[in-house]
Amino acid sequence: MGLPLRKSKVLPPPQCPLSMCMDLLRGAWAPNVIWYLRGGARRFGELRHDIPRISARVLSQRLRELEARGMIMRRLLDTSPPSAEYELTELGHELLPALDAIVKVGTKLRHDAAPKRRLAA
Amino acid sequence: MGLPLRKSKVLPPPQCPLSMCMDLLRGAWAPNVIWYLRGGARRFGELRHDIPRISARVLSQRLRELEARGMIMRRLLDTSPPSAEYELTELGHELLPALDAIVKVGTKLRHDAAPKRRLAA
DNA sequence: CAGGATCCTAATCGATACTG
DNA sequence: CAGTATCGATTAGGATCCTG
Repeated sequence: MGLPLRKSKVLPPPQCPLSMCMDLLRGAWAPNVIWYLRGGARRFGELRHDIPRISARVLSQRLRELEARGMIMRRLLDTSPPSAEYELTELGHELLPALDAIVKVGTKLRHDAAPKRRLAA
Repeated sequence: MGLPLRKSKVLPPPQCPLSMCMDLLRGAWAPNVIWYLRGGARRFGELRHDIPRISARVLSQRLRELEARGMIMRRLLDTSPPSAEYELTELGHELLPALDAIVKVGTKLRHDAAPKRRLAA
């Protein structure tokens, strides 16, 4: 017989907001997309240029996901050839403090403790 | 010929701290592990109980990862049967503000916009 | 109780080619 | 330019069994 389980000292996040928000940031690229939209509206091709190693397919997927969840707005421009522009919604702007907090921790991480994988930016 | 690319108004996060920190929180369970360690040291079995749907294998993986990157400390207890306890390091505590910011956004998300997947808590 | 070994499924991503 | 379709590689995760 081992030790008895102690009661947790922290409450589970009600209705799982932690997971709900992490779902938004899931994947290698979603945080970068949001990061580069903080400066204002940005076209598809501009985002591809901002985030060089993202593929068109994944960028398209992330943009549609973020749009479906009300984080960004898509605007079709009446140009030739046609182009599209994406912009953070009011709700989407609320992600920025979270992103800032994450970046702030990131700057304190020791580089030698980083994983040996591709970086996402 | 379409529109010219506009210069991005935001700087890329230097040395990619955004991705470095997101790597720590990547996956469905790492944020939950950190969340439940904020109340103090916690044993392996207690964490399994805190996070009911995590498997022992994945919990073990996440704990080893977080330990390798200096976010948590592992302590072997001299009990019978032997048990192990995990605790946030000083560096690990710096993740908490980021987690709080994420949760804060999560509480504002519309539930109907959530994905149709398993929740991670 | 803690956690490694094995096997398998599902999700994510990159590359390439193609459409309106 | 702004995407979509298809394919294959990588990875996270679950289930089960097993050991100290």
